[in-house]
Amino acid sequence: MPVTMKDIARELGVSIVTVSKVLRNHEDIGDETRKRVLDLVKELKYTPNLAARGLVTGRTYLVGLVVPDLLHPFFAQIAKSLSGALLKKGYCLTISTSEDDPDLEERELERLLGRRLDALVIASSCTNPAAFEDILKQGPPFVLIDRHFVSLDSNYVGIDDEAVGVLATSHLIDVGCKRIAHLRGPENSPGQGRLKGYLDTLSKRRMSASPQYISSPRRVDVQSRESGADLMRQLLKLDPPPDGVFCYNDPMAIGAIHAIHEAGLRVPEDVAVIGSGNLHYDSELRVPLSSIDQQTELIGERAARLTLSLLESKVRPRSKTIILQPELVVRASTERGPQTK
Amino acid sequence: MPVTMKDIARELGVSIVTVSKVLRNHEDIGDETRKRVLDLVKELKYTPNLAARGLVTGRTYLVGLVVPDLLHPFFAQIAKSLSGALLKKGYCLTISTSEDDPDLEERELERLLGRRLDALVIASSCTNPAAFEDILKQGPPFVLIDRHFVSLDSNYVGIDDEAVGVLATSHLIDVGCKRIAHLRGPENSPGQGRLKGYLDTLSKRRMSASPQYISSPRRVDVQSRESGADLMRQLLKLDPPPDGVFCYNDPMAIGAIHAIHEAGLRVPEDVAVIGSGNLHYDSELRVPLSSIDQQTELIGERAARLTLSLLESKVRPRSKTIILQPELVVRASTERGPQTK
DNA sequence: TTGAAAGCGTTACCAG
DNA sequence: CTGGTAACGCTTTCAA
Repeated sequence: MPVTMKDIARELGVSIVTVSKVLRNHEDIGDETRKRVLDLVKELKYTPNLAARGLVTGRTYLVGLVVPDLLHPFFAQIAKSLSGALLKKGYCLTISTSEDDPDLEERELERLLGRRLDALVIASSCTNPAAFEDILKQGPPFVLIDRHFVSLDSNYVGIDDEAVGVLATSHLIDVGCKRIAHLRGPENSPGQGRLKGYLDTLSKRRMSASPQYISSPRRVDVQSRESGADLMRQLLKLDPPPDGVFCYNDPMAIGAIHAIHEAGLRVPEDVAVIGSGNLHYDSELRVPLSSIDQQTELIGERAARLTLSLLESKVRPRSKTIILQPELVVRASTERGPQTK
Repeated sequence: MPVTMKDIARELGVSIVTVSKVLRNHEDIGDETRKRVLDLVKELKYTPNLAARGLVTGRTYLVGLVVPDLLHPFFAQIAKSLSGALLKKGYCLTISTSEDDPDLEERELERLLGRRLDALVIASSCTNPAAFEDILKQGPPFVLIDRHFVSLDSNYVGIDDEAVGVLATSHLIDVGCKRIAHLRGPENSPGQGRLKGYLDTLSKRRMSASPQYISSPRRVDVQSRESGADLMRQLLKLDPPPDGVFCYNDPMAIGAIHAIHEAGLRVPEDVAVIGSGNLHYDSELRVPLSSIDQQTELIGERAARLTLSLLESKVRPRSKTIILQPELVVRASTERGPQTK
């Protein structure tokens, strides 16, 4: 059994309250007593029971994070930034993965509510925000990241997904691609935003967006690479096949490149490929991958800052939306040298 | 304010105890009452306060995980497996990162002890187990992963690090390398074990282990790639330079390959390179990387199973050590075709 | 089948 | 400066 304040108090012949005050640096305790308490605390290696404290103060110093997949470097980075920032302020982070399954996610959220978290950060796998309405009412303040819901007014930190689509598609046009395909993402805000950026850019630049050039995977965040390869194989059967591909994420792009090589074609000469995410190993790939940087680290940092502001404010502040701008990173997979007509 | 059992009880005109019993499926409650309670619970979306429950039952249903770096796919995988397995049994996982800093780690551990976790899983950054002695006494049962301490009898799940060194070094010898270098890891059990496997294999095969061929990075788990490149550059200045390199981990190997190319040499013709970890993108690299598979998923799974057994046993069971066997995965970075003399 | 009382480890409030 | 008392939300024990 761990040491409690009661043990300390009994041993020293003082009251529990006195011990409690010393531990929280209350002013009104005599130096002598304070020292005696502190010494014994150290000797017995006493650590306050945070659950008990939380029960009376109403604060648990626990923050929850729900992501689809910790193996995905994007979410791992978020988890890392968030964890680092919160730890510094004395909060613990508890992490759940939803495996991109809305049902699992909802059950996780319920479990987390039982913990009476002080705040919640979610990259939701849900396609509609019904589950969040409940949280909004009963649960702690929360921050959405990466994915959001247009119909739900909430705190949100993410990237400008339309800009991602615009940057990628414009770049492919700039390097001379004529038939640009899109391996699209899921039916959530990033998937839809990037698709919109792609479509808008094509029409603005007076290029046709043939529906057969837009390809949807069954599952995206898990097994992206396999989906990318599969979808690309289909696209290459078309006549004419695309000469440029914008992929929803980098793993899909890696899969696509794999399929292109498999078909005996070259990247970028026959087909230029660009992804999104700018993973840290993109530059070391067989064909170094052009990508759209998603400012992952910054998203984590901002999410952490926003979460801390929620934690520290007395009232529930107005929802805040932070949209970061993506950046084009050009590597070999789209470097076609002089414009080929 | 969240709904409490008191609210339910008052509303229904029953006692709190009755509500409590219904929620925990106690037998001795009338069907009528049970139904009324259950209905209201659902209507009010009541969720039990786990902290309060934990205070009286002594179990928090919280498990802690401490890893050096969540961005490292190895630890991300562990976190994912562990989280998945524990969640299924009703436990939450709280994750801390130590950034490979023993001081930070110790502070984290103390904070976690305050949470009165039911169990703890640690990939420790400490070089001596002093901090763990305290936990052993006061804290919850714990499982070490990846790194362990010879002087500390504890639960442990990891790979046979000597075998990693043996497999990698033997393979380099088998493909005809004559001067085999080792970019070694840190001063913990994996670093030392792999070094030992390397040295033992060389002497067994009657090859000399020149000290200058053994290179130590300053920091390993962070910035492995940069260290790998730096160390390799030094090695290439030697006369004669090595013609085979066994790297502590895959990112270091990627950095090493980078440096080799930079020097105008070829992989594997001039220098064969093998890493360890078998990261999921190894096959898509510029030079697909030979590696030693570390059974990451299995480690996570076994760690989860061992942790659950600790959680479910009444008494503290005898320490258990689980050592998994690594496997050689050959790719282009060591494929030299017919033996070159 | 139900509930009253005690207690888990802590803090808030107020009296001495 | 110090400490008694009540309370946080829940479970356990035992009596009705």
